[in-house]
Amino acid sequence: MTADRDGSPSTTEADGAEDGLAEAFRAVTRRLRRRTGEALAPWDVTPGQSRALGVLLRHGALRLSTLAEHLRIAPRSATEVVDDLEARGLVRRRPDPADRRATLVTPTEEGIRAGAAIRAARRAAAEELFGGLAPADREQLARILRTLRD
Amino acid sequence: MTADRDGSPSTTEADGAEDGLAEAFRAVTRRLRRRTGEALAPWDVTPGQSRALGVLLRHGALRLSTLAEHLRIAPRSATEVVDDLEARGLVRRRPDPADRRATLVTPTEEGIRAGAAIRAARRAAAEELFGGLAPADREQLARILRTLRD
DNA sequence: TAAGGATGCTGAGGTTACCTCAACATGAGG
DNA sequence: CCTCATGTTGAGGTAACCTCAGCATCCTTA
Repeated sequence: MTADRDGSPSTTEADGAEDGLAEAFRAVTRRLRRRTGEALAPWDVTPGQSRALGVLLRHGALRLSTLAEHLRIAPRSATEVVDDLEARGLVRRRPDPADRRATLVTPTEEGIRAGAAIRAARRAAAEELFGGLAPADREQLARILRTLRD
Repeated sequence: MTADRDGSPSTTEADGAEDGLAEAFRAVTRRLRRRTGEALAPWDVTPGQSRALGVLLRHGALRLSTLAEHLRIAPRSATEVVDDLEARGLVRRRPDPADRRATLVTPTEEGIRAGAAIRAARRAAAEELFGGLAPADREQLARILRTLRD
């Protein structure tokens, strides 16, 4: 682990709150990301790894290339993510019985446990942020976000 | 320029819309980022560079170290950003008359023009996304975001 | 049924945007 | 004047991506 631009109560007040919706949006996103990051820290998986694990939990066994598609990264990069996950014992590689060129990636028992825990932590982090909202506001927000997402 | 994970209508449907507020939030953020990125493309500045330029437009002349604080990056990294900006002729370095160790960074004429244009483009991109909202919804959203930001 | 081309994975090596550490020039307090 | 703190930058590192090529394997088609 290198790098650590701490983000403590810094000298200057965070900068860049003046634009309007977009800025506010970004600010909240930062908050959400930070909280999520903290929640995930105990597992010491990179965001990329946790995304991959999430996809695998949802889909079961996937080819490397398919996993790459889900993650929207190059197949070569998926190889790397899977290498790491495998080194941590969270997934296993095995030959695809249907095509001997291909490799299937499946979460191990531990991978499943970790994945579930991570999912929960992520959810908790979100709840921590959105929990303060009045129920009516939550609904409003959900509705508006849905609109924006199209 | 290398890399380009295109993001075209991909084989699998984008993945990861199931969680609730947090997911929706992230989805909208992605949209916002994408639109903003496209809007900024004509200027061919990295997000980092454009952020730096923004700070400089707001604050005028800054020391490298102060700029780094605003950007929340290490001073050494600010040196790099400024190197690039200077190479593009958008900022200039000059010795701080008050402290001969320090360097002041100021936007050039062209930097000011570019910065303003970028700001406008960014605003337009946001408007493109939020423009579809009913005025009442915009207000609701703005209010709720403010709450979330604290 | 042998080509010839497409597909799946990974080694090798690159890029970007950060980082740390140490050197060097200056400032400031005793 | 000396010591210590501060501002910038050279040198070199890391993480997470990428492309390109090579090799094994499939699939089609003559």
